[in-house]
Parts: sequence; structure tokens; C-alpha cells
Amino acid sequence: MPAIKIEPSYSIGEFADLVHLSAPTIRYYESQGLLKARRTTNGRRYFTTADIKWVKFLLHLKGTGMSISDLKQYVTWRAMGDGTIPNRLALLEKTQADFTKKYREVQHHLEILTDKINWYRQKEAGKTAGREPFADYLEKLGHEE
Amino acid sequence: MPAIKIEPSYSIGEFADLVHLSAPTIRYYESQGLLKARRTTNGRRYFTTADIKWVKFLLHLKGTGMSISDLKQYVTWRAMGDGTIPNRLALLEKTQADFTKKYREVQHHLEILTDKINWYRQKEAGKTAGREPFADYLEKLGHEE
DNA sequence: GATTGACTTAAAGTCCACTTTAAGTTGTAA
DNA sequence: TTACAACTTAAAGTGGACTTTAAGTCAATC
Repeated sequence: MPAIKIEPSYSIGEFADLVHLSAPTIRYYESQGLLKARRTTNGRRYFTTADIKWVKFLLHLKGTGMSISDLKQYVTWRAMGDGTIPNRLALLEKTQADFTKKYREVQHHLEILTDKINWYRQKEAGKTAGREPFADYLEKLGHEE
Repeated sequence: MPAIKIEPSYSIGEFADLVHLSAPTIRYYESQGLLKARRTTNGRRYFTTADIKWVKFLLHLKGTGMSISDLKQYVTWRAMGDGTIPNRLALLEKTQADFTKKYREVQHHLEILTDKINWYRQKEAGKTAGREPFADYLEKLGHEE
């Protein structure tokens, strides 16, 4: 029995598959300072389960609209220790506020799209006698603009 | 009293302001076939209230993720008459399906972001003794990954 | 021991949706 | 009538986030 548990390690190709990114994208992220890869003696990158968790979290942040440079700022602060928690918190709160605003906007776009789809369906079914303009239809639904 | 109501008409600059786009963007959209501008005798574009409605609708579609070329396809079918309603309906339904999927994904990203913000707040308040890893915190909330 | 596939780097290329530039024309106000 | 803002065109430039290319190294299999 080994006294210590051996952490699995992954080549860049394996790692890329695990986080559903391409190997060049991983290298690009590393070049941007979003992650750090360890190296084998002959210079090849390898990654651990902790890296997988980190990248997955990064992708969540990215998914809420943070740019690479926002993420880089976050990472920089993170590396500086707990003293920068207020900075990180402020950055995430701003991201959250911006994203929530956009989220409400696209929700409205989706409502209009859905209205239009239903309007076409009614039109196809001959229920509007093919005549009611979409604007009138929207107004009837209370979805102006 | 005039016998007919005169439709207001807008120069490209006025029109751009009304729909919150730039004049070059309006020209670009026209060049892509997304809208048609009428011209004065000396070649200047002018627009009407119908154009405003159309652009606003276009922007809703765009807001749900339709690309310029998707929109162009839609416009082309629209110009061909009611025979293409099934085509347009299918395009909008696909847009809706794709968008709904993305919408759910970003919703999840937002949840993780919110969890992280709350985790930082607790950490700042000294409530986790500065020790509970974020992964554990997530797990407690049932928000894995 | 030769081939194959995965890795290494730096740099150039791609895509989309605009935006900016350049060079010129036109309409209105002082 | 001269200034100036707003318009016209075609073409080139921008930004972000990768992706692709080129040229080479390394490890494992036949």
C-alpha cells in the first residue's frame, strides 16, 4: 500500500477533453494568465484535478459575460491573497449586475420571438384570416415594442 | 386641411437616433439586405415609421442570437410572400430552441456566480472561519459543478 | 529503427459585426 | 457667400477570442 495517494495527472490533450476545450485554447488561456500548468522534466504541460475544477469555475464566470481581461484581473487578485477579496467581490458583483440586466433584456427578446412564432402559427392555421398585423397582435398581448 | 395624412420621414441620422443605432450601422444593415431605404431625388436616404417598427423587430430577433445572415435569410423569405411562412416559422423555431438552451445554461452560470458572491460575503463576515472551500460550499447548496 | 501521434513555440490568420477613414456632395444658417 | 453639419460611397481597420500554420521535439509502437 502506498503511503500517499497519487494525484492523477493529465496531458494537455486529456485535460482539454475533460474540460471540453481545445488544446490550443488551453495554451491560449495559460498565455493570458488564466491558469498555470506544471511541466514534466522534458517541458510538457500536465494538469491535475484541481486544474479541472478551476477551469470549470472560470468557464462559469466567462459564461456570465466576463472577458478574458476581467478574468485575468480576477486571477491576479486571487494570487495576491485574501486582502483582495473586496476587489474580487466588487468585480463579481458588477458582473452579476451587468449580466442580470442583459438577462432581462434577452428575456424580453425571447417573448417577442415567441409571440411572432405564435402569430405565424395562427396565421398558418387560418385563424387570423391572414390579415391581423403583428403589431396589433402584440398590442393585444400587452407586448408592445 | 390636407386630404391625406403626411407620413413623417426621417433622415438617416434622425432614424439612427430613433432606433439607437449609428448611421453607419443603418447603412451596413441596408448593405446586408436587412432593410430598404427610400431615396430623395438627390439620393439621400429617408425612413418612415414603418421602418422604425421593422428595425425594432429585427433587433429583437438579433437579440435572441440570430446572425446577420440568419436575418438576411428571414428577410429574403419575407419578401417572397406567404408561401415561405413555413420556412420562416422553422427558422424562428430553431432560433427559439437554440436560444432557450443557451438561456438555461447562462442561468446556471449566474447561479454559480451568485453562490461565489455569497461565499465571499460569508468569508468576509468571518462566518466560515475563512476555511470552507468553495466546492464544499457549493455541495451544501446542491450546486455542483 | 522508422513511423506515427502528441506535444512544443511563435506568429499569422479567421470570424463577425461593426467602425473608421477618405474623398467628395448637398442643404441650411449667419 | 462662406462656413459647416449632414449626407454620399468604397474600402480599410478594429476587437475579442480563439484557430491555424509552420517548424521542430519527443515517446511509444511496429
